[in-house]
Amino acid sequence: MSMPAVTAAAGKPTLYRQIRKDIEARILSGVWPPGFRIPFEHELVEQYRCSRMTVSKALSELAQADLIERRRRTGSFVRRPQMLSAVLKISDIRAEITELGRTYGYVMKHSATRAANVRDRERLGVATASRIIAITCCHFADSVPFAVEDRLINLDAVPEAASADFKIEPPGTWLLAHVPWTEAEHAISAVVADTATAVALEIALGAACLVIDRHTYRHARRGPQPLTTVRLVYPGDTHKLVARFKGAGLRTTSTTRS
Amino acid sequence: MSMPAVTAAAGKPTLYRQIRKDIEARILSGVWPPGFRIPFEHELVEQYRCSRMTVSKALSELAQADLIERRRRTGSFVRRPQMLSAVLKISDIRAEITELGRTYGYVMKHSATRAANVRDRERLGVATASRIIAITCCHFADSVPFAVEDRLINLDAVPEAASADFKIEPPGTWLLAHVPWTEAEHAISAVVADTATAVALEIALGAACLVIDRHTYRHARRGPQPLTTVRLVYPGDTHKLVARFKGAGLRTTSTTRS
DNA sequence: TCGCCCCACATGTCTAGACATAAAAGTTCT
DNA sequence: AGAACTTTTATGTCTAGACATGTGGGGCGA
Repeated sequence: MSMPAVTAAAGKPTLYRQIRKDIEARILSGVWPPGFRIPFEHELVEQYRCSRMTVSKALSELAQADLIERRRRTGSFVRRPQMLSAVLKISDIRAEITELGRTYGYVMKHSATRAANVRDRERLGVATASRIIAITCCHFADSVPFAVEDRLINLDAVPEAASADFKIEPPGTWLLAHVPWTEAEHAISAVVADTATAVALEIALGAACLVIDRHTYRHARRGPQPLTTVRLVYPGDTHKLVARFKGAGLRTTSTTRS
Repeated sequence: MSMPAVTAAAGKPTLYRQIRKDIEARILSGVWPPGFRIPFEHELVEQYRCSRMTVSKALSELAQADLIERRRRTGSFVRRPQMLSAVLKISDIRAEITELGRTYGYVMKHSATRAANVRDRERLGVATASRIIAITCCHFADSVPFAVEDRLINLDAVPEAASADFKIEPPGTWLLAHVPWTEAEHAISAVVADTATAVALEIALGAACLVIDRHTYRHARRGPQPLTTVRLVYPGDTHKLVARFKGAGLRTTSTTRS
């Protein structure tokens, strides 16, 4: 299993990038441990023989990436090893499957556009939703069941969804391409397959399944507005959710694989 | 369930921050959709009556946060809605539990410092590891089993670990505080509890469990060097892995909760 | 028409200053 | 000693320039 190419601070080797890379290397190698006070700007200016703006740009980027913390009067300090902040890039399922080089299949099992009932409002986390789309569908990789999806879309927040054709295009793919979001919440859990799930995924009753519950919001004038709520159920034994990431908090690759 | 406070682009309201916030708001609200060409620097210079460096700083930060893409000669463009990039902040288990206001308990079940065998090397993903520490332990929240942990530490890469006392301090906590890492990989999956797991977690045989396999690396001269490999098994029905995050790719909060 | 070169133009990097601001350290007064 | 003020200092923001670099498009030649 090969690790991704080293892209920590890529690009044309300019001076500020060089400064940034030098400092980054010393932090990541442990030469400058957490809490270490890195050289003052004026010292780096002297060392690299450049203007203060140049070292400032390098340090600002390191601060934005949470590698260092800058404090007035006292200097810049190496932050604690990144608090294990993992980037889980969950692109939409169609992309997951096609990126694995497998053939994507999609079947919409049920779709309804209707007035929201109490249970819908509870799932979406709103008190006032009027109309919603409820969809259940199934995703396949090379004709093998990959995941079942159960989704609600809040038509008050995403009226354009009414005119989308979810018999052809998976709702996740459509939403990702058309609706910008500002905030989301994932809950990952495990369940054993009930009868319906076992049938849909073609697995044994009682087999372990991985469940992702995702709520997506757009921040509006009056607080976060729920856009969509989805539950994805994967066969837990054959599929894994894989995330590969850098400590520095930049550029990441990942997939869901079997 | 309250959403986190809005902290998208906080701080003192300076001019470049204002410019950044204005643009960010238009992107996140959908006024400027993906692919939209945002005003040229010279237009923003005119609009805000400031120097080019100031708008450049604002745009550079937006580019670093992956909200826009900048291209020479053609301008800056709004990027596709962030490809669902979720930040999963998995801090160490002790922090998870204490942040929930519960009492943390820890029991080390087994620990051995020994020469690496073939199976150890395979788990770590190295061909040459000489000595390792193998630990199995259990984490409790209010005396209820929370997770079981099975870990290998590569002493070639982390020799300091030999002098740590893992009877008192959980290895994850110790490593997080002492060892900087550059790269890691998570695999999240689901399994049904076998006998040993069921006993340790005090759950039924055949119950669903959430499994996190984590490999942590430090980038050295000759490529990524494996530091530690850990498998965490949680009761899948009562525990969820929750991640809450912003689309913009900044500041995040999250916990594992019951 | 097709290919090639050159120019215009937006961003990328960098400079040498300036003033603002927060906070630590020192100084003075009680 | 402790409170209140002043100084020092490193970072934070900003300017008005400069030259570099990559790229799209127009013009020109074959």
